[in-house]
Amino acid sequence: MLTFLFDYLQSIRPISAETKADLERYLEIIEVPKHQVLLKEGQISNYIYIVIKGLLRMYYVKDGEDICSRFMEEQHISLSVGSFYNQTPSYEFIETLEHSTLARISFDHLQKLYNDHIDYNYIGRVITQDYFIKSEERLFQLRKQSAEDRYIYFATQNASLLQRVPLKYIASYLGITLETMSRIRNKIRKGQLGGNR
Amino acid sequence: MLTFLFDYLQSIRPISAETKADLERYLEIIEVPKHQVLLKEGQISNYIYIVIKGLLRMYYVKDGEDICSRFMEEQHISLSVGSFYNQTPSYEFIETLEHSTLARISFDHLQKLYNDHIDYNYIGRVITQDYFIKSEERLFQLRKQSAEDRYIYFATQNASLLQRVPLKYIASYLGITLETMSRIRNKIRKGQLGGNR
DNA sequence: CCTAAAAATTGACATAAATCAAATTTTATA
DNA sequence: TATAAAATTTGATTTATGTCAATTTTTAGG
Repeated sequence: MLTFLFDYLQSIRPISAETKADLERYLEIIEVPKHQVLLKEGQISNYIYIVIKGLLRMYYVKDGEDICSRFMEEQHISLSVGSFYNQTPSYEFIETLEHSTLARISFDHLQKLYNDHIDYNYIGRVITQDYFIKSEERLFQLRKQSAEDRYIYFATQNASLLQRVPLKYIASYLGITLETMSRIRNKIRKGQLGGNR
Repeated sequence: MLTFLFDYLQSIRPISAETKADLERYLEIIEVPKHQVLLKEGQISNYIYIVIKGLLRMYYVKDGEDICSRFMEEQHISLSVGSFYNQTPSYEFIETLEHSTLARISFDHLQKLYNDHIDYNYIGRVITQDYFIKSEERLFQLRKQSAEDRYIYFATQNASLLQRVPLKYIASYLGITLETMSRIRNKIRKGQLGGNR
């Protein structure tokens, strides 16, 4: 079940048997039904989740509405970055959008792993770098583009999410209203897409 | 000159004498005049810069205009994240806004440091985490807030940058036009700030 | 399959912020 | 310290997107 995970870690750097043994000991597999909240605003995030099967979304609430910050599909890692690493209250929620199978590791266990197995820091560093890169890319995508550009980019890059995720969540992820997005979709359907630029 | 840097690194985890010696060997101090470009779009970023004295900005060009992605003051680290870590062409520029004293380390040397001194990965991981957290925070700040909110937040959090950086750069950093920002500033001056929410 | 609830679309109108153009203030340097 | 260049402000107008309200379509449970 976790083969893909260990393959991925091995591809970054070979893992010693002891490190692997501890990691296996610490990883916990959980089954979570649809629409279950894994982390609430105000809580200190205690786990990193790895999506084995299913789909998660992260969001925060602003003026009574929720704004999606990210979706996590299979083989992706989910955590409220600031809350988990700094062990401070989270401003975001994590919830399942589908029935999901997840692997999780607690903050304490991960710290123990980093302290007991110094070589695991190499892997941890590279994974953190990769997610950091994604975060910067998202920052880049989100800025200075029209609602239409952002929708088209998302739709082409995330065809599967477009099917799996309710549009209202995608709209808030893109920072536009559901209505505006609906109009963009309509325009695209009619083949009038972006004849401007 | 680099005391603050080593103090910072030591505060994360004690550094062995050998690691420190190599790090010192690899770090290079450079003096760069105002308005000098350190990295151009399309180039593969080869250095991480640490600002000892001075000020840098990162930006990218969109439709002929430049959009600032970040400012780096003293004691901050600057790199084009994706380009440096993946050794791919950069979409952004880095330039000095003031005459600056910088420490830099090349990609190859940093890799060598990570490979030769496994303990340094602990420090690298924590620093990467910290910058990752900042990136996520910026993502959070940038979204779903009015131009006025974003300006006020920036102005309160970055009083010193407001003095050091031309307003046009700040406007593009905040994703608003210079004109709109000027109107916001005017409104604030007249004490009419945010009586709405 | 039927039906209620949820999701998505459509319409009319409002508004924040962009754009274009000009004027004014500040800054650098001859 | 005069003067050109750069930075900032102000004004008039346009536009993209939001808001509110209603309708249609899709989904899921009985």
